[in-house]
Amino acid sequence: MIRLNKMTDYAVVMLSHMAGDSASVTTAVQMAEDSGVPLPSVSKLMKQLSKAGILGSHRGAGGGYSLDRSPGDISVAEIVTALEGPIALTACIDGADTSCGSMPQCAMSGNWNQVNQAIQAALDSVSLADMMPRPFAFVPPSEKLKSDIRNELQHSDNVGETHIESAS
Amino acid sequence: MIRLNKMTDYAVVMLSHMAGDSASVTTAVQMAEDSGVPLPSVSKLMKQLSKAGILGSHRGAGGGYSLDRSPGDISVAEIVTALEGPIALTACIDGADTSCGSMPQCAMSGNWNQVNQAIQAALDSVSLADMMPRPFAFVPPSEKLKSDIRNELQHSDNVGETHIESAS
DNA sequence: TTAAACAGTACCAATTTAGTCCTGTTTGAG
DNA sequence: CTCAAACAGGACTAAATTGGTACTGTTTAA
Repeated sequence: MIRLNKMTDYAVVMLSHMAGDSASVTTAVQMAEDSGVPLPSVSKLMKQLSKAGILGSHRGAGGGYSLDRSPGDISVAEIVTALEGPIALTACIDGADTSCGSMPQCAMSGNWNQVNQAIQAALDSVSLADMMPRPFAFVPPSEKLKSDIRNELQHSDNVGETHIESAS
Repeated sequence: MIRLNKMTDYAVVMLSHMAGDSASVTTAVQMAEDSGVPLPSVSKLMKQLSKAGILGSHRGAGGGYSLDRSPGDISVAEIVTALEGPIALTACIDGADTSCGSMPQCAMSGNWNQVNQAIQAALDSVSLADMMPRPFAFVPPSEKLKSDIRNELQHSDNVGETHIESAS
């Protein structure tokens, strides 16, 4: 399982919340309360998001963070990149010399790049708006959603295993 | 940066090596020497790969592991899945109740699924053969492969650049 | 002036990952 | 038949990463 940081997940939840809420500015404290994410993490995340230009920040009393851009204009790729750096699957890119010297074949890892670009495209094609729970639809049942997801996941699980299970 | 386990990277290197080498069976020890990957890790990896049906195993003296399938028939997705489980970006699937109860908005995370599927498609469309350092140089797969991926993503963005190495 | 709020940095704890070790089990070869 | 080569499987340890904490600025509206 290729894991995204929990932080990134938090961020999407938070941004989604801000996009759905009409309040123009939200303080970190408010957000922590709303989302259940621990305040320090919220704080850290919002700082990063603001630094990346995804959120606007307003200091001083009565300040907070604001989502000035349109949710449809913010791609998941941008969020991920803001929090986790460039999107890539291995460490063997960008001339990272870490421990690669010991493995001559490592040059081959460059081919991961194809995959990386495809993933970039994937994250690029989904916007924050897409991640939001339909603004109009009143769908509370998380149960249905989950089974839905599981369903879709299994549907695409056809990796064509040969399964040579050694009879022991 | 979305990180793939180092193990998976190792695995691709190893499999690639086996695909390129004509030897029918390779022992873990041999592989460790060839690849520079620590023996225990090689051993663990090959066990997993054999269990997943990607490698064949032959016990006893003179035994070892063999790559019986064609490299073009083994997708990166299959390798990743064998080593890291189902391809997905968050933990918020499969009814994982972990800490999700505290966050009502978490149901929304289901939308990650779009992204997950795109990533699955990306990994699906690249085979072990594509990851090999051209054994027989007359295979320039990049173009076909990319349009393939783009196709599956059904969102032809500007990713189609013939831009393989992103080193700066 | 003051307090609310962001900005930045250093730090700790918990989880995860990579790697080690050891004890079977199978099996070809002598 | 015996032996050693090689896989199978599990428990364990060490290191790296991540998530969370704490604290000390800086800005600014009231």
